[in-house]
Amino acid sequence: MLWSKLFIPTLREVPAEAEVASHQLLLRAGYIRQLSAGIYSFLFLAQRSLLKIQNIVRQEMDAMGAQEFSLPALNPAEVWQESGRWDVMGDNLFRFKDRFGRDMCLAMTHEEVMTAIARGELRSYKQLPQIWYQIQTKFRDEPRPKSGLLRVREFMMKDSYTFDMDQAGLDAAYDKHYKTYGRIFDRCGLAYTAVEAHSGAMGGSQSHEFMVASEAGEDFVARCPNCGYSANLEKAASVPAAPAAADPAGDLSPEEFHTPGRKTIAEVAAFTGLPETSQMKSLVVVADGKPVLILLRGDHQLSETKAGAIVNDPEFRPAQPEEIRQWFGADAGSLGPVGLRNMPILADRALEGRRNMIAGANKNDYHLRQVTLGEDFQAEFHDLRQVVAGDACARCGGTLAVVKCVEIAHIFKLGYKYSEPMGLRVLNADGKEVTPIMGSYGIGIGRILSGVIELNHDKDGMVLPPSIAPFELIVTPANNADPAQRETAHAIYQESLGLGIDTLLDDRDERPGVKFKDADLIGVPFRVVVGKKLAQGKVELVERSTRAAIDVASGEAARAVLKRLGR
RNA sequence: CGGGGCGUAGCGCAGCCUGGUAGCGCACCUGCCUUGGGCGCAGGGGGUCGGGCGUUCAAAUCGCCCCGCCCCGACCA
Repeated sequence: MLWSKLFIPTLREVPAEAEVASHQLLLRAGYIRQLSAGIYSFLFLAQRSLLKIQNIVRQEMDAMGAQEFSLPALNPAEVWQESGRWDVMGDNLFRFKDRFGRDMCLAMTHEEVMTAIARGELRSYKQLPQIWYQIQTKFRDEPRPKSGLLRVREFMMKDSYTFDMDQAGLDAAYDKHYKTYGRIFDRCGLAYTAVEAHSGAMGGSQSHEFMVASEAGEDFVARCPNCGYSANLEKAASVPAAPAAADPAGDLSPEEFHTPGRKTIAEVAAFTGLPETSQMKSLVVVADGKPVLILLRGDHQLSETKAGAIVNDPEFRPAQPEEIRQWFGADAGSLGPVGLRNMPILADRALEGRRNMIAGANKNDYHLRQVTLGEDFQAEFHDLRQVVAGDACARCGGTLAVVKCVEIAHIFKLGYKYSEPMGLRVLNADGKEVTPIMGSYGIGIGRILSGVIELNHDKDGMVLPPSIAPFELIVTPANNADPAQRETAHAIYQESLGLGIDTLLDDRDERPGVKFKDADLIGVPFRVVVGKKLAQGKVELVERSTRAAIDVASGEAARAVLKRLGR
């Protein structure tokens, strides 16, 4: 195509609202424009790139035997009420009424619609398994859209849904998706990590997220460079570092001591001269309206996700100061487990086997020393702490790193969460009615593009891989007013097109610097410059990623590019 | 929803404190010039100063209310 005829509104300056690299570059390179918070228009270049990503996804999904559907984004409330999500989703679901006053919503995913189709049509085990997918726009009324295309309210997503007779079938479908996703991201040139993810409060036996390391991300992943273990911090387990001081030996009894004004772990550590690891941290939370005491080692942090799962209330909250006073007879800063009768006590596993530690005395300005779990009080052990960088890997003992990531895909064993309440039943070989088991598997198409840009850019612009760049090659006559350069550039352009190379000819009447800057900005992987060396029959072939430039005979340029593309 | 910031030409910003009727750079249009990294010269077009109400002889500027956008937090199948 000819640049002079295209709408590619590149910007010299960064719009003030863009903070992360991918957002800035998508705006500057003329890929996207914002309409409203979390709502973007995809202009010509973005659309080309997104179509290429979609096609890669489509090819790989088809290759695993999945069937593409196109489903309504506009949903009646009924199906969401049947699944229970009408109430669960809260304000995240876009809701409205139609002209007859019927409740409607814009679908944020399509479990309900897919299940509604399945229950109407699937009758027999002979029809299973099924893998159905769609690549469509979904809607979520995000409380805080941000970071360009990374967190938006309207977005393109590939979602697939599997229906199987049994767990083994689901496991196979899940595994297929896991492998297919790896191929998709490899083809998109996206460096990703598959991590174990928290499967959520509502069932779901297994879940993986596909993550891309980026400072623009919102998730944290614990990763072991030694054995490859990686998990979302919400779920990650580790072996904590050993306590900084050995516990006092012996069968000692708790002993109260005065700690005037010392409330925090750090203050008590400074006061006693003993490290934070010698203390038990007491946190009071309210789950399902009832108090629970959670104990952690002094230097550890509570994982709210883990705790939410264990207390069986993901919405649990810290106790209010008045509640604490009522239950403990003391204020936060002097709380402890000894003598506590009116609530369950949960202790993190890092406290297992410890002896004679320091804890609050449940009396303001007093602590206890020589407190031993199992002797001076009883507690249930659970994994409650959040992993921190530097912890030892639970599998191999290596040192864990914590990396900020963007989630680009999520695969999920749903179980019977939708098929059961929505009444999906088929007959098995024995003629008995059974409920199929489901999985769901999403990929954020826009996040792939953003993720690739986050990972592949320099000060001049995007560095896109050929597989998803809007064009594979740009042909730039340095001086378009020079007939020889212009004609040669056209010839190379035509030849490239003939070879099946996705080519853009920059035929604009601009100075070379402008054209080079724009080409760099929009991230086209290869550039052929027709310039002064044309007098010697040479043109220049430049690779965007490395900036390596070589001279080739003008008649060889198109084929040289084809070879670089590996075709 | 809590906290903070910002809304002045397509983009980036100044002007606001101390009220007197809007300016700079880039972009855009015309002409000349130039052609290997956002070139130069000359001329020109473009603004409900986010919106409403109020104070005032006079409001981009002061006050009140509202709206929008961004950031932090909360939230996030």
